[in-house]
Order: sequence, then C-alpha cells, then structure tokens
Amino acid sequence: MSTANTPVSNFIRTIIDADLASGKHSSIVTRFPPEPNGYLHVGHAKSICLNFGLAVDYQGKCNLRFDDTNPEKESFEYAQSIQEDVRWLGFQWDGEVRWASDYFEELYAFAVELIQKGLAYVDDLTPEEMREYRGTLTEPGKNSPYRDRSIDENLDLFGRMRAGEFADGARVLRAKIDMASSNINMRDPVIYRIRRAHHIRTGDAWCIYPMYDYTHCISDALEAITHSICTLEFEDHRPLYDWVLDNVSVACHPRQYEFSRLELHYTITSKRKLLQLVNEKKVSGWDDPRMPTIQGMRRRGYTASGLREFARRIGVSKSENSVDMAIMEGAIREDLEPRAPRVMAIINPLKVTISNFEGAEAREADFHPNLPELGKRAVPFGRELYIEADDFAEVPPAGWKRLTLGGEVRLRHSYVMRCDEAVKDSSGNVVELKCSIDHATLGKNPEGRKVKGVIHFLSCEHALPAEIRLYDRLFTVARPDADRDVDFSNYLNPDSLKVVQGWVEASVKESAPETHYQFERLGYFCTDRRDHKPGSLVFNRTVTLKDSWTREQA
RNA sequence: UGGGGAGUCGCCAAGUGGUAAGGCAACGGGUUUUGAUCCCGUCAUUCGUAGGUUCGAUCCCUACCUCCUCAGCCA
Repeated sequence: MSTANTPVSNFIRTIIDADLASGKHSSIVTRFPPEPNGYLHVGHAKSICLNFGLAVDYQGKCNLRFDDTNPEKESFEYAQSIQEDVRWLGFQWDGEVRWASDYFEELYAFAVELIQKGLAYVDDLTPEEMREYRGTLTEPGKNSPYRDRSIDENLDLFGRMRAGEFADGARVLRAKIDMASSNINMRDPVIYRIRRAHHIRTGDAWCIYPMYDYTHCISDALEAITHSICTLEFEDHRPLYDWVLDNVSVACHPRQYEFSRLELHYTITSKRKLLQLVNEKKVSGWDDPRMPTIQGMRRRGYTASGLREFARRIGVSKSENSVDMAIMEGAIREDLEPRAPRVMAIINPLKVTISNFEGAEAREADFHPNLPELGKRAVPFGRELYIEADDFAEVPPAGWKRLTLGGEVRLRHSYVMRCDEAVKDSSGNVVELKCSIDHATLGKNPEGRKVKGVIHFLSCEHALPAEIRLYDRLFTVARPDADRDVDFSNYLNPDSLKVVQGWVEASVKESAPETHYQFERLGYFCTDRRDHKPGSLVFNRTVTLKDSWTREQA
C-alpha cells in the first residue's frame, strides 16, 4: 500500500499549488461546513476527506463550522453525531468548533452596512408575490414596489424586524442587485427572514435569521478561509458569494471552488431520501448497516482508513459521476486484508460425523497467514463437525473443488477428509454426512495423491452460536433515483438483510464491539457496535471476499 | 428557447500544442491448507461529433450534439 498516502492530482490541488507558488497565500485554510440537520453520509465523507485532507497535505488548517442558520431543522443530536463522525474518520478540526451563529451579531452589522450603502432593502412582498416578481429562467424579473425605500426607512424597518415588531414572514431584507440578471440568484436575493424559532445555540435571542448565501461567504471571510470548497450546485451562487464580500467591509475575500458530488451505485446520497428511509422504517435507523451514512458504514464494519482510501481512489473533479460499488468494496477489502484476524465460522451448517474420530487432535493455527504477530489459536477437532452446506455437492458442477460423495477435501488447518455417505431425509435433502479422516494428514500433505479443495469447518462441541447478519446492496438497481417517474423506494432490495443463526469458533468469545474479522472463505465481518455482547455474539457482514468461483458459475 | 457547468477505456480519473498516467473492474498465467491474499502479464492508434489553425491538437478556434444544474423567506 505504498500509494495510500500519495496525493492524487486534481483541479483544486492545481489551484492551491498555483496560489502557493505565486505567493497569493502562504498557507491554506479550508473548512467543512455541514448544517446540523441530519446525519453525514458517504458524500460528506468525500468532502471531509477533501477539506481536511488538503489541510493535512499542505500543512494548513481546516475548520469545522456548522451552518446553523435554519433553526427549524437543526438539532444538537445531529451536531454531536457530525463531530463524532469527523473524528472517527480520523480528522481533527483547527481550534474550537465554529458556528455560523457565532457571527450573527457581525452578520447583522454587515447587513446594516449594506443598507447604508443603498445595497439592501426591506421588502414587504409575500412569498407568492416575490415569486411572481422574480421572473423565470427566460424572462427577467421586475422590481419590487418597495425596492426604492429610503435608507433611513430601511434602517428603521430592519431594526424593527430584529426587535420583533413584525410577524414571521411579514418582511424580509433583500440585497439590491439586479432583477434582470440572467442569474436568478442575483435577482435581489433574500438575505434575512423573520422566523420565531428556538435556535439550538442562540435560543430566542433572535427572531430574524440570515440566509445561507449571505452567511456562508461572510463566515468564510471571518475565518480567513483561503479555499472555500463546495459542490457543483453552488456554482451559480458564486457571483452572489463574491458580490456580498465585495460590498461589505471584511478584509478577507475567500475564493469558492466547486466539485461534483458523489453518487454511489446501488445506494442514494440524498439527505432527504435517507431521512425518508428512516421515517418509513425501511431501515432500522440512521446507523442501519445498509445505510450509506458514516454511522451506518461504520456499524457495518467499513473502516475509517478504508473510507479514506475510497475517497482517494475516486478523486475530485467537476464531472458527473456514479461510482461503482466495487471501488468501495475494493478499498475496504484492501484495508481489512492485512489486519483482520482469520477465524472460521459457519453460516449455513451441514452436520458431519467422523467415523474414525478416535485419536484426532486439535492444531494450532495462525490468525493471519502472513502476519504471525497476530498470534495463534487452537483449532479443535471432534466427532461431529459443521461444514458449510454449500461446500458439499452430490452432483458437482465442472471445476468443483469442494466436497462430494467419495471425494476428499482438506479441512482448513486440519485433516484431509473423505465423504463416505450422504444421509438424506424423506424428501431427499442431504441432512448429514458420514465422513472419515486421514490421520496422517494433520499439518502435512497426503502421500501419493493431491487434494485440491480446502473448506472451513467447526467442531460442534467447541463452536459458539452467533447471530450473523448478512447485508447486501440496499437497492436492486445501480441508480435508484435516476428515474424521475419511479420512486426510489420501489427499487429497495428485499434481500438486503438476512439474519441467520450460525456458528463461530471459540476464539472470538470475548471480542469487543466493532472488532473486525475475516471469516475464512466467507468475507469480512465485524461485531455489531450496538447488539454484540460476550455471550450474545452478533456479527455483521462487512463485505464478502472476492470470489472467482461464483463469478465463473454465473 | 436565459444563465452556469460537464463530456478522456465497463466505473472513477490524470494530462494538456509534441504524439493518451494511474486506480477499480475484467481477462490470461504462477504461488497458495482461504476458488482469498500475493506475484507476473493483457486491457484507449484514441480523448462527444464535424470542420478549421498548425510540421504536429485530447489540448487552440468555429459550429453542433448529449447530459447536469438554477425560478425556497432550505442549505
């Protein structure tokens, strides 16, 4: 993994390199600016890795700033979860957490300044009227009848807005720019509205709240952000970002750059739709392991470094993209491969009775084939074993390397075993196997013949019962929200979760929540963060192993 | 039919006037008591289309096509 820390070139790094080379900046300051109105998802993870990652690579700083200007939708629960997610991903913001609400007083003063310059006015139009006056994409808007109020009147009215003299929504403060602009964002955008809502930090101190476009640029300037990075949909807000900073007396004028947001195959990255899944109980919550939220991915067993590697692999650009889930899975597997201890577990047991069990011994086995430092554990043997039902076939397909009637197979870390008889129930299903082992094959190959297959197994006597949750993609199609006419929930995968009662080897008995393992030949699994306890083992399947056999069969 | 963006391999993505990086996936081979890992090899005469400038263009110019995005007192 020599590439893991090698930065990948992208247009933002190119800009930063140029800014540093020209002396425009001597160091950089970025920021991650979430609104605390929901949980962070994989798209935010990309943004976090970008903003914090740049700060790390360029030895600059990155702030965490909450865009808390819409009190009706925001909560501390979300703010706390967001901080936890950023830290879990391995990043630390510069100084204290910042809040846009910290700047409310300054924001207000700058609004007064705009009014004094004749660049903002109080408007009494109703929302419906304002929409009519705004024009359309192809027709210019027209001026509000209140647009030419005197500076004194505007000052008075704005002061009274703050003082709470007017009802919610009765008036707004608007920037006076150009109602005929071809950019609708410049048609006198609202910058303050009246809303008597309890704010998570300022409580009831304010009944007017600044809008995003007005707040964000000034917040960036107050924090001396050098590169303000956001997603593509804010591209046409940039003229407004610049207009505000050009007309207000802040010393600093950060530059905004936009990159394309992440789309991931077989999932969705819309806060609204994610919320819908939670509200409609399509998933168990924000941290359901099928959710592309940071909390969900974490609970599933995705690792912070794996997610960072994923972000590195997908890069940053301005083009629309829909990333293959294989890139995520590849990054997670690569991260887990060199550190997850190998253990054996049986998901779908088929009982095996060993006829010549007498004298069979346990054997010590490494927890990792290439990392002896991870230690060893005993692999016990017994008269009765469990093997994976899928590992036996009475009528094997071509290329079969596993167990079949009369055939031999290596039991992982143990003996070579032959199947002598398949016991069936009345409907003809194989319910048990009678097998025998070659006592001379413990830790060595049999003489005179080759056994190509290896299957995992558990000694019934020693195995521990466990709940195993098998997760699959949340949706049945790669782009569930691509079709505007079909609701994305129609594409929910009914088989995205299968809970089975399986068996695991005793060495995992005392494992803590969030412990990663590779169940040999099955995949990477993680003890559940919430439900796993010693004595009540719960494993989540993080991702399967690459499987060229199943692929070949398909 | 207004404004703002984007079109480079199946999926991401560098590059930029000098003759197409890399990753993922895929495919072929080797090692292997995980059909895993690991190792080796293959994988764009071509950069949305059509013209033009040039000794030379994915990079410059012109026209066109396709897709995304904007009409919240959300962010």
